[in-house]
Amino acid sequence: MNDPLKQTDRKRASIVEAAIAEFHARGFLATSMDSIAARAGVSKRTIYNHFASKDDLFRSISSEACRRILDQAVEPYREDRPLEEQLAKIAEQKLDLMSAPEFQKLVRVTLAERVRRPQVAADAFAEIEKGEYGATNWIRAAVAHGRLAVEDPVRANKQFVALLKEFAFWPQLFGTRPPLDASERERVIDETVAMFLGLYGA
Amino acid sequence: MNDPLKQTDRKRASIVEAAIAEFHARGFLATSMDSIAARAGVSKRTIYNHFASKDDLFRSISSEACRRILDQAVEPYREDRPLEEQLAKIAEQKLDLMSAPEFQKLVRVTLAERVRRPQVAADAFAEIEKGEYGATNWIRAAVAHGRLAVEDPVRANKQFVALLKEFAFWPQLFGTRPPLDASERERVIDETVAMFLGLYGA
DNA sequence: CAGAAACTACACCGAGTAGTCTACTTTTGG
DNA sequence: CCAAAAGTAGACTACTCGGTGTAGTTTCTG
Repeated sequence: MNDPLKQTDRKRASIVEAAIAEFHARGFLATSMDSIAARAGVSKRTIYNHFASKDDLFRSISSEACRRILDQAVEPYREDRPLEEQLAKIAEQKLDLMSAPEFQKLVRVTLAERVRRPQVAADAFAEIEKGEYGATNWIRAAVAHGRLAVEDPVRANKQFVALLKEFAFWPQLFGTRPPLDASERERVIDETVAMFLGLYGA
Repeated sequence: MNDPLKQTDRKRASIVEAAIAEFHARGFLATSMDSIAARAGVSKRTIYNHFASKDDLFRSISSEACRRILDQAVEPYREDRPLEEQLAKIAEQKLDLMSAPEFQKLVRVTLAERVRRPQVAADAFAEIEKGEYGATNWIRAAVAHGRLAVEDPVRANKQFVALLKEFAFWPQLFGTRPPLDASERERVIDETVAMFLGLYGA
């Protein structure tokens, strides 16, 4: 009627949404198609009209959620700005992504499956990693500009991210710890930037 | 007969071993008690003579495997040795633990379950973390001795470990990447120590 | 408004599984 | 050596779940 979307699309969207929620709450195996159908307010048969199988549904939501999240643009290198400031900005962006509930949900779901069946969630995971290590180009530019002494930019980027993840990602992902508050966040950023420049700063 | 262990103990041990292998290969839910029994060369009924339920079995092997692994002694601080040398030694010990197949197996198993039922694997995971961050005392001693400037030893220890894990733990755990070879290992250790001392060295 | 396309409820199938029971055999230890 | 303790095979129950088939209803579209 006055809906912008047809019923089919609405149904499909609600299936996807329900599936994400259920997979996240219970894991892939423990989630039944019936429960997804119930949560989506949809007949089980309708799910099978949209997706060939439970596996197909899982793969679809994995890559869909990935695409939805990893649109994060990478900050370009600027010659006229101090490194500290630019690195802090990059760290903030990465922290934002890491602590986004949607991102955490996605990682949890795919990670759990990855342990059990490495190849199924592999595609989605590759996308996640790509987004995570996207600041290599910034490092390369800073090296070219003579302000950083980095032999292996990919490695350096990993080190940078590792220092952030240890405090803002893994504990929240596997534990019950809450996301960082503002002061902790600032401290993590400062120390990470300091450590990074301590080793690589020109 | 000439066996040092009674049959009961041998059976129990083979059940535990089989359960670890099966849980690791397939995950908790996908593993059937029948398959554990088959792998252990034991009747299913015998499993239920030793363990009350599948959950009970899982909890038992989790904490048992934890105990078996986390006997790693922490290197004590030595006033007469350079920090680089001592930190490198600590890093090596941590890398040894991280890349031990038994340790990886344990983490995989508990991690996968953790997503589904946070409280069940929580105990085991807490033990793992305790072992991971055991070098805080070394840092405190070095600070007391005036050779490090660290405000928060726990935090510093986490940073140190994070730099190791990013290369020697997470990739192997979730990906298909092989353990570090000797030269990569050395490089990771050197850079980690350098970064650490770059920020905290007196 | 009419036919096509999508959705629905619901019964159903087959496969798999946790856990129990039983009648029997093996191991253990005094 | 012999009873008690432990282990065994495998049938069995009760249940869950992925996926299909159907007959009828709703929604879209020309």
